[in-house]
Amino acid sequence: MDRDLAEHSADILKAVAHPIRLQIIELLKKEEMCVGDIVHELGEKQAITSQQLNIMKNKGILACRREGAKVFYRIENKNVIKVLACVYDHCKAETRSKK
Amino acid sequence: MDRDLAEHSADILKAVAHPIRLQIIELLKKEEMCVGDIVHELGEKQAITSQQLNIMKNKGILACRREGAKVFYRIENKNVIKVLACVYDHCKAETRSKK
DNA sequence: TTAATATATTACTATATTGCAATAATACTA
DNA sequence: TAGTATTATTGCAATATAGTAATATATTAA
Repeated sequence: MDRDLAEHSADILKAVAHPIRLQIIELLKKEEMCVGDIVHELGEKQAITSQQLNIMKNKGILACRREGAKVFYRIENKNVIKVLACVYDHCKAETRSKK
Repeated sequence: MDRDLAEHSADILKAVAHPIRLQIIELLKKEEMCVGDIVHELGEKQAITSQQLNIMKNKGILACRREGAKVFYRIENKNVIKVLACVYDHCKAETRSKK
């Protein structure tokens, strides 16, 4: 594997490798949501949520549109959904085997 | 998604989200390898490589066995291969669309 | 036992990330 | 325009991660 691909892939992975960010992606899988609703769903503080959204927007994972005072975020990179499905499968399998 | 799954998944993702670690996994996809050969293939320093191997071993991604003076590492968690395949697909698609 | 090879660990510095509080900016509404 | 709701940004302290050099450990061979 070439170094550039490794760097770039690591970058994408880091961009989602955070509990709050994963939960945000999970929420947005169904439909776009505004920041306030995401904050409410997660029970996290507004500033933190906004920061995590921004991180993912910068990496091209999310995109957003403003509608009046609200900003709606959506998943821009549908591929991350597949990636995360693999991760969750893995984690669930691991949990089962530990019983 | 429950918080525990998010925490655990983020942990796994963080464990692979590093260029050297990705390259190690890529090497081990084909076959198990000893540390020296991995160091040689990657052109990284011995200490760094050993550290990265250890990180992934602790997270259950890799496993190893000693054979004399050498230690052979292998992928313990075959699922990460699928996860990374998704990531690479994504990165390649992205590269193409930027052309 | 000594030397050489292979791998792991430690201590340290530098850098990055996280979470927080406060505040700024934006866009509605009265 | 003033006030309010919504979202973004900034500055900071705490923590985590990365990279390095030096050293330790384990195994084999002489």
